Amino acid sequence: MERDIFDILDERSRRVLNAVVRSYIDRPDPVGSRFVTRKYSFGFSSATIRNIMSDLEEMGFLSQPHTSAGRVPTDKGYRFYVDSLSNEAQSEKIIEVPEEFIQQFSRRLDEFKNDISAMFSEVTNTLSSLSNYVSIVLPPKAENTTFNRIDLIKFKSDQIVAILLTDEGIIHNKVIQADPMLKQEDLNRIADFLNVEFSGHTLDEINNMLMQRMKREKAQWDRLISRAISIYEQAMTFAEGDIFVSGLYDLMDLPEFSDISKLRELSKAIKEKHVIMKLLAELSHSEGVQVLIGTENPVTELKGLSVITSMYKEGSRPMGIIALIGPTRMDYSKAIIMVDTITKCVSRTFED
Amino acid sequence: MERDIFDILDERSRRVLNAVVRSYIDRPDPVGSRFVTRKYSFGFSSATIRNIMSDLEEMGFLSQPHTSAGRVPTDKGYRFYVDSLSNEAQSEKIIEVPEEFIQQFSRRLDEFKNDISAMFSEVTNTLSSLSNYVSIVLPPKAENTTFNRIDLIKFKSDQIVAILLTDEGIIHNKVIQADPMLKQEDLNRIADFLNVEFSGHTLDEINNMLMQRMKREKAQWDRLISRAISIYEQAMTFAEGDIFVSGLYDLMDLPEFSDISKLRELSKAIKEKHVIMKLLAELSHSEGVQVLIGTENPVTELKGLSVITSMYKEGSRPMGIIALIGPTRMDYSKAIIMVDTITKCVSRTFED
DNA sequence: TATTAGCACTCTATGTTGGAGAGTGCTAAC
DNA sequence: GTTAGCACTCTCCAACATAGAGTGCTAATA
Repeated sequence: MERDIFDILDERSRRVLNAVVRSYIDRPDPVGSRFVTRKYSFGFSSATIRNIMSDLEEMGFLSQPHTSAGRVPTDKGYRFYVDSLSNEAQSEKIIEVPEEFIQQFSRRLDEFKNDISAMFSEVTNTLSSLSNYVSIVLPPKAENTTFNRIDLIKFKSDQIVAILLTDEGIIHNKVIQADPMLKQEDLNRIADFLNVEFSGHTLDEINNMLMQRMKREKAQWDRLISRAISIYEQAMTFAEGDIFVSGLYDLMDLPEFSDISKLRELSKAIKEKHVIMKLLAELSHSEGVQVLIGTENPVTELKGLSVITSMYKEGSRPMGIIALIGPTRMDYSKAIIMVDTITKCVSRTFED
Repeated sequence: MERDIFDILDERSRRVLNAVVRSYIDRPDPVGSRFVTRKYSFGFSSATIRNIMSDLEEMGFLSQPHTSAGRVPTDKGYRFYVDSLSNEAQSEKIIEVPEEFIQQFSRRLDEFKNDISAMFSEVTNTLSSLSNYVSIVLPPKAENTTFNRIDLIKFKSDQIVAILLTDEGIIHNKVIQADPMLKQEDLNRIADFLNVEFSGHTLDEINNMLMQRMKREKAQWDRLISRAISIYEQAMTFAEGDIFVSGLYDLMDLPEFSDISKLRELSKAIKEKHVIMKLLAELSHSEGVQVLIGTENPVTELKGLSVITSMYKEGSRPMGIIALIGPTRMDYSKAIIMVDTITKCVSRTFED
């Protein structure tokens, strides 16, 4: 499939296409044939370029806003550009991120090790201010984190505060209703029990295996333990974790958002967290940096935008997602590298 | 001072001024003399109204975008309108909020009693979607909340998780570094000590009085207690609480924001939380609903906007602030009542 | 056969012009 | 004190003209 595209276009067409895309990314004016010849010195006249561009349009890589305007890349055109980017990258002149930046940023993240949400805020802020696009971080899904311990504290007569610690240092707390008869000692016993049973397992395992087993065997256990199950289940129904977003306002400067309505849609989509979360989760099944361009995007609200995602991990276990959303006319080479670099820094931080 | 204004303007001028303001709030077109006579049937011809409006302009209540346009209220004009609103309110036809809404909203808030941030999100969302302006909630300042208990949990070898509960149901947690030699039992003793000493005091009192006293008397206490002080101090340095914001995007629909640059400034100001927080804190020293109109506003970023604030309380103790930010051409009567009502609902929720 | 120069054509962006309309301020009459 | 009448001002909008950029096509060229 990809090979096809590279076969259909000869060397020359490919260079012209990439030149048009690059130029358009640089400044959002339709690109004319004369401009291409002048700026990127091919050995051909504008008439020849004109023919090539006409062919590229017929093949769907470029389009004209109107007769006698220059050409603008289509989503397909951007797709070709992005694909050839990663080809180039493998072979030659990829932009290198200065090792110094990586060092410095990693050190910065280390400072936030004790406060994971502050760390994620730092990540989105950095990413959006470097790129001027919208950056999003999804924190690790609860199911992927490892149970460290739970504590139960009696709070007012009929309430319990449940505090769950994970190995990753993520703390969930929740006030739950409970039988007023339960004393702090009872709670301690319940917590001890859960800690012994669950320690070292991921929350996912706990939900799927352990809890099932315990429920089956419930009859054998005393009343306190059946309470433990109920309490744990209540404590575990936390609201879907917050997502970290930054940079929505930087988009306002881009000419494609002078309209505002796109921006509204995006902000709405972000507010409806689950839309974004689902998309990003699906996107990130595969390895490395993923790019979705314009209409490739399954979410209607984002059809006019491009999304770049990557997954950060602890060792080999996937944890969460880092994403960058911008106009289709996005500086892909820069954006991809930034997402990639930042993701690696975050992964590294989780490793030690 | 206020009396002055009411003295300067005779009954008729006041009525005309209020008519112009109301009309302009209704639709953002400069208001002409003819329009005033037709819409608000005074017993005078347009020529008379013209003279009055001319006087009002000279006095600074109205202004003309250009010769031969209608008139537009100045900030001073809005101020007069708002002041006469509250006068009216005391005497007669204030818009009543249906008791049913209050009941319903209060019940809704009760559902969130166990999750205070969810509750504040609900408040901002409701307020902004009712008003179509930006709503902001400042959560209770930490210093104003009452210590309920602290728990210290050993986590990894050199880290402690400190969990602080307040009577208001607000939970702070923080991972702090600590001497690896400290065992869980030691932590329990430290926590017990702090709980006995601090329980029932506000964090403010604790910082000011108790901690000072303890430090002075430190010599008399054993080593563990001096550790307790250090741990408590670390645990207490939490990041300034989040502020809850909603409705920035609804503003985009208003004609005065077609420009976008105002919106950018506002969003920047909100991002710089402390700017907003300081303003709101200062504003809300006094009782009831406060209104700042346009240039009355000390914060430059908000000079073109109006701010309405009110304070929610637990009994008589001030807790946090609810605010609404919109254009100077804001529907003050509606906005003031909404802020007032919602504030009362929140206060009520904290009371029981 | 591939490339290119030349040219007619198309479409946008910009500036100009000329009412129409809304509103004012002033004056003189009531 | 109030109002009718009128000249004046300013904006808004549509109609029109023009410059400029870019295209597609054709015929000449290497």
